[in-house]
Amino acid sequence: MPPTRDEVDAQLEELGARRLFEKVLSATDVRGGAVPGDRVVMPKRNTETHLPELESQAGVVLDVEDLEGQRYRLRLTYWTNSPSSGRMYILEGTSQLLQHYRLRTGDALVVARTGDGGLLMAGQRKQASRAGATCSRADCINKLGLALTLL
DNA sequence: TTAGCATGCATCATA
DNA sequence: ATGATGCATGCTAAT
Repeated sequence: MPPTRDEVDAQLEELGARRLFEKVLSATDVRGGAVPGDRVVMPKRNTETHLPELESQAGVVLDVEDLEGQRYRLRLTYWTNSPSSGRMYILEGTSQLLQHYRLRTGDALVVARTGDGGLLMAGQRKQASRAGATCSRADCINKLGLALTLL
């Protein structure tokens, strides 16, 4: 079971990393093609502001580590989509990372920057939706506390 | 209406 | 046949 948001944040703080953004996984992100979850569609805004700029469609190779120090070699590229959108960003080679955290549709991929400037990515458990949310007593109290601090 | 993205799908490679 | 790759299509939320 993937770590909760709070658990991820705690780990990040321990490692001296700062959270950049996260991507909620869609069905196609998780079951891409034959290789499950090998390519993830990345949000355009966050990708362009936080990740290295892409000169060409060849993309860039990203050296990434997870919360356990495991290393992955991922490739960031883009597709040119018909007029509506200029670019659509794709992260390739993610299947191992997704499997490591047992990520399913609705869970999220967290992107962070480590203290020494490296990239860190981690899995994060799906946030319970408010409507008909069934959560444990402890979780509900926890969420209430979080909501209050956000006010 | 448009931008952004989930997903479908045509095409090419591999075996 | 099966899988990989890149583009097209259409839905939805923000403008």
